[in-house]
Amino acid sequence: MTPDVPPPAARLDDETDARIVRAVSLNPRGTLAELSAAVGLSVSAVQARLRKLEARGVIAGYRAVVDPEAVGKPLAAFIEITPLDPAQPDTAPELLVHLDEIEACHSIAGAASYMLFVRVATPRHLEMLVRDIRLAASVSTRTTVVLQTFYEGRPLLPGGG
Amino acid sequence: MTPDVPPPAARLDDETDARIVRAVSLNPRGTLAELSAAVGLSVSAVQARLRKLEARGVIAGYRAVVDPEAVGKPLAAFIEITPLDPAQPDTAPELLVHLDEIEACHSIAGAASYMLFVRVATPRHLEMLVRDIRLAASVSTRTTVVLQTFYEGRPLLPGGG
DNA sequence: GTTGAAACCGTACGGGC
DNA sequence: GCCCGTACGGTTTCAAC
Repeated sequence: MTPDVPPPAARLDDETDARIVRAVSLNPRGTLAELSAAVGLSVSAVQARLRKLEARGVIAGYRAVVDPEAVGKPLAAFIEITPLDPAQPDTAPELLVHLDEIEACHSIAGAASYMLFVRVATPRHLEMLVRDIRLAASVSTRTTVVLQTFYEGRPLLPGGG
Repeated sequence: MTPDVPPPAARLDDETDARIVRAVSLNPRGTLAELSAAVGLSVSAVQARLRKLEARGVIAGYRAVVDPEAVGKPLAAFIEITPLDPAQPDTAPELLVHLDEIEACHSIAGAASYMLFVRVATPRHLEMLVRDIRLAASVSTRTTVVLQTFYEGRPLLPGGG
């Protein structure tokens, strides 16, 4: 089964929307009054536009950034996975979605089929997770341990390059 | 230059904090009243605890999730980078931080030194970005294009595995 | 898009355990 | 030290224009 197909082509309508997206990206907890000042519209107008941007999925949601160490998962890794039998239907993402150590799952070009990003407590837990992944999805894996994260999840600004 | 050293060892104090972190992760825009209901404490108590969690860096911040296509960057890729001269001081993360197409930068174990995750508008832009990276940091690169993203940035729940 | 009024929320402060 | 209740100012929301 394939994953949900994204909506046709949600794009920004005008420069005002772009400014709102920029401002919200840089300050997701800002008030409508701050947004209003940043884009030069009334509070109500900004609110209406923001609701439309959220409804269209341009702003897909909001997230709290939690320190991985604080929640007991200091060890991160990339795991490339390759189906053992290329003839079989490939449903790896669905087969793995229940493993909540997996933070991201992309299909990729190249030798491997998917790239996962995972977080676990210890090398021992990483070993167990890799085993679970191999068994659950009938895949081989190639794991690359993260030694240090310099930055991640930097805001995605419209127009900004 | 090395990146900022993370604070000693920010950890959760008790089960109530864990519940707050869980609730905030699942609903970052929720009100204190909702949090209060979720964890069974008064609004004031929840607010005090939340502020401490934020001050300690357990909750490092909040982010808006923006649709990459909507802001004109539908193409994502992983870029592994390796210094051309291992004898030189290695400051790649700092040399690259100004490139805002780079969403994440990790140092990794294995043949390469760093793993980047980037988003660009077109293959042409990816080519230019790779060139910029090679020139700015004196590195060789290995790029893996993302074909499809099934999920990413899933909430990091305390205790949950 | 704008204005304006009412409901709601975040915050600070006082008191009790 | 941690928690609860209350009161005030700012914010969100919605209707009318």
